[in-house]
Amino acid sequence: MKLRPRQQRILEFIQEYLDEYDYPPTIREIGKAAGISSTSVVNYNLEKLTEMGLIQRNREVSRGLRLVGYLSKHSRRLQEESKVPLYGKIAAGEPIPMPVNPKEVLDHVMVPPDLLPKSGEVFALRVEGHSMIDALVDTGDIIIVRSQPTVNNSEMAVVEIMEPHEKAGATLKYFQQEGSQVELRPANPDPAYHSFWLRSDQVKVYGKVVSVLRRYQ
Amino acid sequence: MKLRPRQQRILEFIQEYLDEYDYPPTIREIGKAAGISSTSVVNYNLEKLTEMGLIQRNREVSRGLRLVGYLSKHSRRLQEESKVPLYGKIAAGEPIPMPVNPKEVLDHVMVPPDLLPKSGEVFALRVEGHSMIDALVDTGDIIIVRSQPTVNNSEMAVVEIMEPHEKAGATLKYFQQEGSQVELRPANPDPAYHSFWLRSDQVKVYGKVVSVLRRYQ
DNA sequence: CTTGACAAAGAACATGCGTTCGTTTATACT
DNA sequence: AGTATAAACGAACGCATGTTCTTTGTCAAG
Repeated sequence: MKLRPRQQRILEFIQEYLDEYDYPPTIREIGKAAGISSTSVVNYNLEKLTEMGLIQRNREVSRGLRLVGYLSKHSRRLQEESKVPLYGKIAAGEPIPMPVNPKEVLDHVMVPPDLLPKSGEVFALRVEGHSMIDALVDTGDIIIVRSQPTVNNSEMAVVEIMEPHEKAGATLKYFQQEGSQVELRPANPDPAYHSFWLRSDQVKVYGKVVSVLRRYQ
Repeated sequence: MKLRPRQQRILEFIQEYLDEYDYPPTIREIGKAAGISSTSVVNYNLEKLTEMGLIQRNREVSRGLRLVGYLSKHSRRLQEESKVPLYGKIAAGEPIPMPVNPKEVLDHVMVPPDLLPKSGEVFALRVEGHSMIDALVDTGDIIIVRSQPTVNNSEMAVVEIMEPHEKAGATLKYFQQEGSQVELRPANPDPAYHSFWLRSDQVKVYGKVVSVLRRYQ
Protein backbone atom coordinates (compact mmCIF):
# COMPACT_ATOMS: atom_id res chain seq x y z
CA MET A 1 0.00 0.00 0.00
CA LYS A 2 1.48 3.30 -0.97
CA LEU A 3 1.17 6.83 0.24
CA ARG A 4 -1.29 9.07 -1.52
CA PRO A 5 -0.36 12.73 -1.90
CA ARG A 6 -3.00 13.75 0.55
CA GLN A 7 -1.65 11.34 3.15
CA GLN A 8 1.86 12.59 2.49
CA ARG A 9 0.61 16.08 3.12
CA ILE A 10 -1.04 15.00 6.37
CA LEU A 11 2.18 13.52 7.66
CA GLU A 12 4.09 16.63 6.70
CA PHE A 13 1.57 18.80 8.45
CA ILE A 14 1.64 16.78 11.64
CA GLN A 15 5.40 17.12 11.75
CA GLU A 16 5.28 20.86 11.12
CA TYR A 17 2.62 21.21 13.76
CA LEU A 18 4.61 19.24 16.31
CA ASP A 19 7.67 21.33 15.58
CA GLU A 20 5.69 24.46 16.29
CA TYR A 21 3.46 23.48 19.20
CA ASP A 22 4.96 20.35 20.77
CA TYR A 23 1.53 18.73 20.80
CA PRO A 24 -0.33 17.08 17.95
CA PRO A 25 -3.04 18.77 15.87
CA THR A 26 -6.75 17.94 15.99
CA ILE A 27 -8.55 16.22 13.19
CA ARG A 28 -10.07 19.49 12.10
CA GLU A 29 -6.75 21.26 12.04
CA ILE A 30 -5.35 18.51 9.88
CA GLY A 31 -8.34 18.75 7.61
CA LYS A 32 -7.92 22.46 7.16
CA ALA A 33 -4.23 22.10 6.36
CA ALA A 34 -4.77 19.29 3.89
CA GLY A 35 -7.73 20.92 2.22
CA ILE A 36 -10.23 18.40 3.55
CA SER A 37 -13.65 19.70 4.46
CA SER A 38 -14.93 16.71 6.35
CA THR A 39 -13.57 15.38 9.61
CA SER A 40 -14.61 11.89 8.60
CA VAL A 41 -12.25 11.99 5.63
CA VAL A 42 -9.40 13.01 7.86
CA ASN A 43 -10.32 10.21 10.19
CA TYR A 44 -10.42 7.81 7.25
CA ASN A 45 -6.94 8.78 6.14
CA LEU A 46 -5.56 8.66 9.65
CA GLU A 47 -6.82 5.10 9.87
CA LYS A 48 -4.97 4.26 6.68
CA LEU A 49 -1.80 5.83 8.04
CA THR A 50 -2.25 3.85 11.22
CA GLU A 51 -2.52 0.61 9.24
CA MET A 52 0.68 1.55 7.46
CA GLY A 53 2.33 2.04 10.82
CA LEU A 54 3.27 5.63 10.14
CA ILE A 55 1.26 7.02 13.02
CA GLN A 56 -0.25 5.64 16.19
CA ARG A 57 -3.59 6.73 17.60
CA ASN A 58 -5.34 6.73 20.90
CA ARG A 59 -9.01 6.62 20.16
CA GLU A 60 -11.47 8.89 21.90
CA VAL A 61 -8.71 11.19 22.95
CA SER A 62 -8.25 14.69 21.66
CA ARG A 63 -4.99 15.08 19.76
CA GLY A 64 -4.41 11.42 20.55
CA LEU A 65 -1.88 10.65 17.89
CA ARG A 66 1.83 10.34 17.57
CA LEU A 67 4.08 10.45 14.57
CA VAL A 68 6.19 7.29 14.51
CA GLY A 69 9.87 8.13 14.47
CA TYR A 70 9.31 11.80 15.14
CA LEU A 71 12.29 13.63 16.56
CA SER A 72 11.85 17.02 18.11
CA LYS A 73 13.44 19.93 16.32
CA HIS A 74 15.94 20.07 19.14
CA SER A 75 16.92 16.43 18.73
CA ARG A 76 17.28 16.75 15.01
CA ARG A 77 19.50 19.80 15.35
CA LEU A 78 21.62 18.05 17.95
CA GLN A 79 22.04 15.01 15.77
CA GLU A 80 22.67 16.99 12.60
CA GLU A 81 25.21 19.29 14.17
CA SER A 82 27.51 16.52 15.25
CA LYS A 83 27.38 14.56 12.03
CA VAL A 84 30.46 15.03 9.87
CA PRO A 85 30.67 13.58 6.35
CA LEU A 86 33.42 11.05 5.77
CA TYR A 87 34.80 11.45 2.27
CA GLY A 88 37.20 8.53 2.23
CA LYS A 89 40.79 7.77 2.97
CA ILE A 90 43.71 10.12 3.05
CA ALA A 91 47.26 9.01 2.41
CA ALA A 92 49.72 9.80 5.11
CA GLY A 93 52.63 8.67 2.99
CA GLU A 94 52.81 8.45 -0.77
CA PRO A 95 50.03 10.57 -2.18
CA ILE A 96 47.18 8.59 -3.60
CA PRO A 97 44.62 9.82 -6.08
CA MET A 98 41.70 10.60 -3.92
CA PRO A 99 38.28 11.96 -4.57
CA VAL A 100 38.24 14.74 -2.05
CA ASN A 101 36.73 16.83 -4.77
CA PRO A 102 33.82 14.77 -5.99
CA LYS A 103 32.18 15.07 -2.65
CA GLU A 104 31.04 11.57 -2.45
CA VAL A 105 29.97 10.97 1.10
CA LEU A 106 30.88 7.45 2.07
CA ASP A 107 29.64 7.63 5.58
CA HIS A 108 29.11 9.91 8.51
CA VAL A 109 31.04 10.20 11.72
CA MET A 110 29.59 11.51 14.93
CA VAL A 111 31.92 14.10 16.40
CA PRO A 112 31.41 15.75 19.75
CA PRO A 113 31.00 19.52 19.52
CA ASP A 114 34.15 20.19 21.56
CA LEU A 115 36.20 18.71 18.74
CA LEU A 116 34.71 20.92 16.06
CA PRO A 117 35.84 24.41 15.16
CA LYS A 118 33.53 27.26 16.05
CA SER A 119 32.92 28.03 12.42
CA GLY A 120 33.52 26.63 9.00
CA GLU A 121 32.74 23.50 7.06
CA VAL A 122 34.34 20.31 8.24
CA PHE A 123 34.76 16.83 6.85
CA ALA A 124 36.38 13.62 8.04
CA LEU A 125 38.95 11.31 6.50
CA ARG A 126 40.38 7.99 7.53
CA VAL A 127 44.15 8.00 7.66
CA GLU A 128 46.07 5.41 5.69
CA GLY A 129 49.83 5.19 6.10
CA HIS A 130 52.44 6.01 8.66
CA SER A 131 54.06 9.24 7.50
CA MET A 132 52.55 11.33 10.28
CA ILE A 133 53.33 8.94 13.08
CA ASP A 134 55.47 11.46 14.91
CA ALA A 135 52.55 13.82 14.82
CA LEU A 136 50.60 11.17 16.70
CA VAL A 137 48.47 10.30 13.72
CA ASP A 138 48.54 6.86 12.19
CA THR A 139 46.66 4.38 10.07
CA GLY A 140 43.08 3.96 11.12
CA ASP A 141 42.74 7.30 12.86
CA ILE A 142 39.93 9.58 11.81
CA ILE A 143 40.94 13.16 11.24
CA ILE A 144 38.53 16.05 11.27
CA VAL A 145 39.46 18.67 8.72
CA ARG A 146 38.25 22.24 8.50
CA SER A 147 37.78 23.21 4.86
CA GLN A 148 39.88 26.26 4.04
CA PRO A 149 41.85 27.36 0.99
CA THR A 150 45.03 28.20 2.87
CA VAL A 151 46.73 27.14 6.09
CA ASN A 152 49.46 28.61 8.24
CA ASN A 153 52.96 27.28 8.24
CA SER A 154 53.59 24.11 10.22
CA GLU A 155 49.91 23.26 10.45
CA MET A 156 48.90 19.76 9.54
CA ALA A 157 47.04 19.97 6.28
CA VAL A 158 45.17 17.93 3.72
CA VAL A 159 46.58 18.90 0.36
CA GLU A 160 46.48 17.70 -3.19
CA ILE A 161 49.51 17.59 -5.42
CA MET A 162 48.10 18.64 -8.76
CA GLU A 163 48.42 16.90 -12.09
CA PRO A 164 50.60 16.51 -14.05
CA HIS A 165 53.10 16.03 -11.21
CA GLU A 166 54.22 12.43 -11.03
CA LYS A 167 53.23 12.25 -7.36
CA ALA A 168 49.82 13.71 -8.04
CA GLY A 169 47.23 12.87 -5.41
CA ALA A 170 46.02 13.86 -1.99
CA THR A 171 48.08 13.53 1.15
CA LEU A 172 48.31 14.51 4.78
CA LYS A 173 51.42 16.51 5.69
CA TYR A 174 52.82 19.42 7.59
CA PHE A 175 52.54 22.47 5.41
CA GLN A 176 55.37 25.01 5.09
CA GLN A 177 55.49 27.79 2.55
CA GLU A 178 58.55 29.94 1.80
CA GLY A 179 57.82 32.37 -1.02
CA SER A 180 56.43 30.37 -3.90
CA GLN A 181 57.93 27.13 -2.61
CA VAL A 182 55.85 24.73 -0.55
CA GLU A 183 57.29 21.98 1.58
CA LEU A 184 55.07 19.04 2.42
CA ARG A 185 56.80 17.51 5.38
CA PRO A 186 56.02 14.14 6.93
CA ALA A 187 56.45 13.42 10.61
CA ASN A 188 58.31 10.15 10.62
CA PRO A 189 62.00 9.75 11.41
CA ASP A 190 62.30 6.86 8.97
CA PRO A 191 64.24 8.18 5.96
CA ALA A 192 61.81 6.31 3.70
CA TYR A 193 59.50 9.24 4.41
CA HIS A 194 60.71 12.54 3.07
CA SER A 195 59.50 16.02 2.27
CA PHE A 196 58.12 17.03 -1.09
CA TRP A 197 59.08 20.45 -2.41
CA LEU A 198 56.67 21.97 -4.86
CA ARG A 199 55.70 25.27 -6.41
CA SER A 200 52.72 26.70 -4.64
CA ASP A 201 50.63 26.46 -7.81
CA GLN A 202 51.20 22.72 -7.85
CA VAL A 203 49.50 22.35 -4.49
CA LYS A 204 45.85 22.69 -3.62
CA VAL A 205 45.02 23.04 0.05
CA TYR A 206 41.80 21.42 1.23
CA GLY A 207 41.98 22.30 4.86
CA LYS A 208 43.69 21.85 8.18
CA VAL A 209 43.38 19.10 10.69
CA VAL A 210 41.49 20.25 13.75
CA SER A 211 41.06 17.03 15.66
CA VAL A 212 41.77 13.35 15.74
CA LEU A 213 39.70 10.36 16.82
CA ARG A 214 41.13 6.93 17.43
CA ARG A 215 39.50 3.68 18.45
CA TYR A 216 41.63 0.77 19.62
CA GLN A 217 41.01 -2.71 18.17
CA MET B 1 8.13 32.49 44.19
CA LYS B 2 8.91 28.92 44.95
CA LEU B 3 7.52 25.59 43.91
CA ARG B 4 4.93 23.99 46.13
CA PRO B 5 4.99 20.20 46.41
CA ARG B 6 1.76 19.93 44.48
CA GLN B 7 3.20 21.98 41.65
CA GLN B 8 6.35 19.90 41.70
CA ARG B 9 4.18 16.84 41.34
CA ILE B 10 2.32 18.38 38.43
CA LEU B 11 5.53 19.07 36.55
CA GLU B 12 6.75 15.55 37.21
CA PHE B 13 3.52 14.12 35.97
CA ILE B 14 3.52 16.15 32.77
CA GLN B 15 7.01 14.89 32.02
CA GLU B 16 6.08 11.28 32.72
CA TYR B 17 2.98 11.67 30.60
CA LEU B 18 4.92 13.16 27.71
CA ASP B 19 7.45 10.36 27.93
CA GLU B 20 4.67 7.84 27.61
CA TYR B 21 2.27 9.42 25.13
CA ASP B 22 4.20 12.13 23.29
CA TYR B 23 1.35 14.53 23.82
CA PRO B 24 0.46 16.53 26.93
CA PRO B 25 -2.17 15.49 29.49
CA THR B 26 -5.50 17.19 30.02
CA ILE B 27 -6.31 19.23 33.07
CA ARG B 28 -8.39 16.38 34.42
CA GLU B 29 -5.62 13.86 33.94
CA ILE B 30 -3.25 16.14 35.78
CA GLY B 31 -5.76 16.56 38.53
CA LYS B 32 -6.18 12.85 38.96
CA ALA B 33 -2.43 12.28 39.10
CA ALA B 34 -1.83 15.07 41.58
CA GLY B 35 -4.77 14.17 43.79
CA ILE B 36 -6.76 17.26 42.89
CA SER B 37 -10.49 16.82 42.64
CA SER B 38 -11.34 20.08 40.94
CA THR B 39 -10.27 21.12 37.48
CA SER B 40 -10.26 24.73 38.57
CA VAL B 41 -7.51 23.99 41.07
CA VAL B 42 -5.42 22.38 38.39
CA ASN B 43 -6.03 25.39 36.21
CA TYR B 44 -5.04 27.65 39.08
CA ASN B 45 -1.76 25.83 39.56
CA LEU B 46 -1.02 25.70 35.87
CA GLU B 47 -1.39 29.47 35.81
CA LYS B 48 1.14 29.74 38.62
CA LEU B 49 3.54 27.48 36.75
CA THR B 50 3.05 29.60 33.66
CA GLU B 51 3.92 32.75 35.61
CA MET B 52 7.06 31.02 36.80
CA GLY B 53 7.95 30.24 33.23
CA LEU B 54 8.07 26.50 33.79
CA ILE B 55 5.32 25.73 31.33
CA GLN B 56 3.66 27.52 28.45
CA ARG B 57 -0.04 27.35 27.67
CA ASN B 58 -2.28 27.87 24.73
CA ARG B 59 -5.60 28.87 26.16
CA GLU B 60 -8.81 27.36 24.91
CA VAL B 61 -6.94 24.46 23.40
CA SER B 62 -7.14 20.90 24.61
CA ARG B 63 -3.81 19.69 25.91
CA GLY B 64 -2.51 23.08 24.97
CA LEU B 65 0.56 23.15 27.15
CA ARG B 66 4.23 22.51 26.80
CA LEU B 67 6.89 21.78 29.36
CA VAL B 68 9.68 24.31 29.01
CA GLY B 69 13.00 22.58 28.44
CA TYR B 70 11.44 19.18 27.93
CA LEU B 71 13.59 16.71 26.03
CA SER B 72 12.05 13.59 24.63
CA LYS B 73 13.09 10.32 26.16
CA HIS B 74 14.96 9.62 22.97
CA SER B 75 16.91 12.87 23.15
CA ARG B 76 17.79 12.36 26.78
CA ARG B 77 19.00 8.86 26.12
CA LEU B 78 21.07 10.06 23.19
CA GLN B 79 22.62 12.80 25.23
CA GLU B 80 23.17 10.67 28.30
CA GLU B 81 24.69 7.79 26.41
CA SER B 82 27.42 9.88 24.90
CA LYS B 83 28.35 11.71 28.09
CA VAL B 84 31.43 10.31 29.75
CA PRO B 85 32.60 11.53 33.15
CA LEU B 86 36.03 13.16 33.23
CA TYR B 87 37.77 12.28 36.48
CA GLY B 88 40.89 14.36 36.07
CA LYS B 89 44.39 14.08 34.75
CA ILE B 90 46.44 10.98 34.24
CA ALA B 91 50.23 10.99 34.29
CA ALA B 92 51.87 9.60 31.24
CA GLY B 93 55.27 9.78 32.84
CA GLU B 94 56.11 9.81 36.52
CA PRO B 95 53.10 8.53 38.40
CA ILE B 96 51.20 11.22 40.23
CA PRO B 97 48.83 10.73 43.10
CA MET B 98 45.48 10.90 41.47
CA PRO B 99 41.96 10.55 42.68
CA VAL B 100 40.72 7.94 40.28
CA ASN B 101 39.11 6.38 43.27
CA PRO B 102 37.17 9.17 44.85
CA LYS B 103 34.98 9.42 41.81
CA GLU B 104 34.92 13.12 41.72
CA VAL B 105 33.52 14.08 38.38
CA LEU B 106 35.24 17.24 37.24
CA ASP B 107 33.47 17.50 33.95
CA HIS B 108 31.83 15.55 31.19
CA VAL B 109 33.08 14.81 27.72
CA MET B 110 30.82 14.07 24.81
CA VAL B 111 32.03 10.96 23.06
CA PRO B 112 30.54 9.60 19.86
CA PRO B 113 29.11 6.10 20.25
CA ASP B 114 31.55 4.60 17.75
CA LEU B 115 34.38 5.35 20.16
CA LEU B 116 32.74 3.60 23.10
CA PRO B 117 32.94 -0.10 23.87
CA LYS B 118 29.78 -2.13 23.43
CA SER B 119 29.56 -2.79 27.11
CA GLY B 120 31.08 -1.72 30.36
CA GLU B 121 31.58 1.46 32.34
CA VAL B 122 33.81 4.08 30.85
CA PHE B 123 35.45 7.25 32.06
CA ALA B 124 37.70 9.89 30.57
CA LEU B 125 41.05 11.31 31.62
CA ARG B 126 43.18 14.12 30.31
CA VAL B 127 46.73 13.01 29.56
CA GLU B 128 49.59 14.88 31.15
CA GLY B 129 53.15 14.01 30.12
CA HIS B 130 54.96 12.52 27.21
CA SER B 131 55.74 8.94 28.15
CA MET B 132 53.25 7.44 25.70
CA ILE B 133 54.23 9.57 22.77
CA ASP B 134 55.23 6.60 20.67
CA ALA B 135 51.81 5.19 21.29
CA LEU B 136 50.44 8.34 19.70
CA VAL B 137 49.15 9.70 22.96
CA ASP B 138 50.47 12.94 24.37
CA THR B 139 49.73 15.80 26.71
CA GLY B 140 46.31 17.28 26.22
CA ASP B 141 44.76 14.22 24.66
CA ILE B 142 41.62 12.82 26.19
CA ILE B 143 41.63 9.08 26.68
CA ILE B 144 38.52 7.02 27.10
CA VAL B 145 39.03 4.18 29.53
CA ARG B 146 36.90 1.11 30.00
CA SER B 147 36.76 0.20 33.69
CA GLN B 148 37.99 -3.33 34.22
CA PRO B 149 40.02 -5.04 36.93
CA THR B 150 42.46 -6.71 34.56
CA VAL B 151 43.86 -6.10 31.11
CA ASN B 152 45.65 -8.24 28.57
CA ASN B 153 49.35 -7.99 27.99
CA SER B 154 50.54 -5.08 25.87
CA GLU B 155 47.30 -3.20 26.23
CA MET B 156 47.47 0.44 27.21
CA ALA B 157 46.19 0.67 30.73
CA VAL B 158 45.44 3.09 33.51
CA VAL B 159 47.03 1.64 36.63
CA GLU B 160 47.85 2.74 40.13
CA ILE B 161 51.08 1.91 41.84
CA MET B 162 49.98 1.24 45.38
CA GLU B 163 51.31 2.68 48.59
CA PRO B 164 53.80 2.36 50.15
CA HIS B 165 55.84 2.17 46.97
CA GLU B 166 57.93 5.29 46.53
CA LYS B 167 56.47 5.87 43.07
CA ALA B 168 52.92 5.44 44.29
CA GLY B 169 50.32 7.05 42.07
CA ALA B 170 48.34 6.57 38.93
CA THR B 171 49.86 6.39 35.50
CA LEU B 172 49.23 5.46 31.90
CA LYS B 173 51.44 2.70 30.55
CA TYR B 174 51.60 -0.43 28.50
CA PHE B 175 50.80 -3.35 30.75
CA GLN B 176 52.78 -6.60 30.67
CA GLN B 177 52.49 -9.38 33.19
CA GLU B 178 54.86 -12.35 33.50
CA GLY B 179 53.91 -14.55 36.41
CA SER B 180 53.68 -12.31 39.43
CA GLN B 181 55.81 -9.61 37.86
CA VAL B 182 54.21 -6.65 36.13
CA GLU B 183 56.05 -4.37 33.76
CA LEU B 184 54.65 -0.90 33.22
CA ARG B 185 56.27 0.17 30.00
CA PRO B 186 56.24 3.65 28.52
CA ALA B 187 56.26 4.31 24.81
CA ASN B 188 58.97 6.89 24.42
CA PRO B 189 62.43 6.22 23.04
CA ASP B 190 63.96 8.84 25.32
CA PRO B 191 65.90 6.94 28.02
CA ALA B 192 64.52 9.36 30.59
CA TYR B 193 61.37 7.26 30.35
CA HIS B 194 61.76 3.71 31.54
CA SER B 195 59.74 0.73 32.61
CA PHE B 196 58.68 0.06 36.17
CA TRP B 197 58.77 -3.52 37.37
CA LEU B 198 56.49 -4.36 40.21
CA ARG B 199 54.88 -7.27 41.96
CA SER B 200 51.37 -7.74 40.74
CA ASP B 201 49.96 -6.99 44.19
CA GLN B 202 51.59 -3.59 44.08
CA VAL B 203 49.56 -2.63 41.03
CA LYS B 204 45.88 -1.88 40.75
CA VAL B 205 44.40 -1.86 37.27
CA TYR B 206 41.65 0.65 36.58
CA GLY B 207 40.98 -0.15 32.97
CA LYS B 208 42.20 -0.12 29.44
CA VAL B 209 42.31 2.69 26.95
CA VAL B 210 39.69 2.20 24.26
CA SER B 211 39.90 5.46 22.38
CA VAL B 212 41.62 8.79 22.11
CA LEU B 213 40.36 12.27 21.31
CA ARG B 214 42.59 15.15 20.39
CA ARG B 215 41.82 18.76 19.59
CA TYR B 216 44.50 20.94 18.03
CA GLN B 217 45.16 24.42 19.44
C1' DC C 1 -23.97 -1.86 -17.81
C1' DT C 2 -23.44 -3.48 -13.15
C1' DT C 3 -20.92 -4.28 -9.10
C1' DG C 4 -17.93 -3.41 -5.49
C1' DA C 5 -14.02 -1.27 -3.35
C1' DC C 6 -12.18 3.17 -2.41
C1' DA C 7 -12.18 8.02 -1.47
C1' DA C 8 -14.58 11.95 -0.11
C1' DA C 9 -18.32 14.87 1.81
C1' DG C 10 -21.60 16.68 5.18
C1' DA C 11 -24.40 16.37 9.07
C1' DA C 12 -25.62 14.74 13.54
C1' DC C 13 -24.07 13.04 17.86
C1' DA C 14 -21.60 12.23 22.17
C1' DT C 15 -17.84 13.16 24.83
C1' DG C 16 -13.68 15.53 25.85
C1' DC C 17 -11.89 19.30 27.97
C1' DG C 18 -10.91 24.20 29.20
C1' DT C 19 -13.34 28.04 31.54
C1' DT C 20 -15.93 30.48 34.93
C1' DC C 21 -18.03 31.36 39.18
C1' DG C 22 -19.68 31.06 43.90
C1' DT C 23 -17.99 29.21 48.12
C1' DT C 24 -14.87 27.44 51.62
C1' DT C 25 -10.54 26.64 53.95
C1' DA C 26 -5.59 27.71 54.96
C1' DT C 27 -1.86 31.15 55.68
C1' DA C 28 0.02 35.51 56.83
C1' DC C 29 0.14 40.05 58.58
C1' DT C 30 -1.24 43.88 61.82
C1' DA D 1 -9.36 38.78 66.79
C1' DG D 2 -9.80 40.71 62.10
C1' DT D 3 -8.71 41.16 57.49
C1' DA D 4 -6.51 40.22 53.20
C1' DT D 5 -4.59 36.92 50.14
C1' DA D 6 -3.61 32.52 48.49
C1' DA D 7 -5.13 27.86 47.70
C1' DA D 8 -8.63 24.50 47.04
C1' DC D 9 -13.37 22.72 45.99
C1' DG D 10 -17.48 21.49 43.17
C1' DA D 11 -20.72 22.37 39.80
C1' DA D 12 -22.34 24.30 35.64
C1' DC D 13 -21.35 25.90 31.04
C1' DG D 14 -20.01 25.76 26.31
C1' DC D 15 -17.01 25.23 22.75
C1' DA D 16 -13.63 21.66 21.04
C1' DT D 17 -13.03 17.45 19.17
C1' DG D 18 -13.40 12.47 17.98
C1' DT D 19 -17.08 9.22 16.10
C1' DT D 20 -20.65 7.47 13.27
C1' DC D 21 -23.91 7.34 9.57
C1' DT D 22 -25.76 8.34 5.11
C1' DT D 23 -24.80 9.86 0.56
C1' DT D 24 -22.10 10.84 -3.60
C1' DG D 25 -18.52 10.35 -7.03
C1' DT D 26 -14.68 7.57 -9.20
C1' DC D 27 -12.68 3.76 -11.30
C1' DA D 28 -11.37 -0.85 -12.45
C1' DA D 29 -13.09 -5.71 -12.85
C1' DG D 30 -16.61 -8.89 -14.40
